[in-house]
Amino acid sequence: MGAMIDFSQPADVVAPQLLGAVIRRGPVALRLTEVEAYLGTADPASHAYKGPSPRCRTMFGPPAHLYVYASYGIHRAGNLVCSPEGTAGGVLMRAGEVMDGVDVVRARRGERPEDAGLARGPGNVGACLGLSLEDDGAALSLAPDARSPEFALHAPTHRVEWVRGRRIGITKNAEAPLRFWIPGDPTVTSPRTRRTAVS
DNA sequence: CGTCGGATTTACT
DNA sequence: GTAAATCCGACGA
Repeated sequence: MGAMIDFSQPADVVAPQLLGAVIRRGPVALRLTEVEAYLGTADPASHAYKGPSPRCRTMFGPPAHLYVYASYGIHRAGNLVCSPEGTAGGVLMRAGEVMDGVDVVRARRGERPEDAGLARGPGNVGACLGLSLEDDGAALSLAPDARSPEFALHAPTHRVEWVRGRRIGITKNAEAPLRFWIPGDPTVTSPRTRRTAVS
């Protein structure tokens, strides 16, 4: 077991520590390979930039909880809330490797994508975990021995190499290097996949 | 109220 | 390369 992650720290401090961590919901376990930090009221790209609202209020709540939002009417993306209660912050789960529950994931995602693509992209991560808006505000259990918690997070057991760069899919404050990922990991959003859409 | 845009994904031309 | 899918909250009237 790695050291417990302190979610009361700012999102950009927590984010790299989440790489290699495993989030589990029921039968599905995802090893996080790509995340993005959103810095609350200090970050124009954050939903919390303009202060608390019905949508983003969870990010102002206690850390180590789940902030789920609806994207483009179709997708449900999940953040891990950071910073002390009263201060907003969150880490968006952008990609992961399915470690367990592939059968359940396949049932949710279909047969189309190859294994590496099952949890590539925030919407797909949400689909793998079966996220819904009902899960917004759910607590994240950091204790490995807790009895069947809804959501559990296991810190990485080894040190994980990571890099950082620009976030994806935003226009405001896009230059900030707040995207973190494990270089070379096949589950991470490929620059090639993105490059076509950019130009 | 009504309108608008998005921390996206996928499939088709 | 472009478009469709499709919903919820933010925001202005």
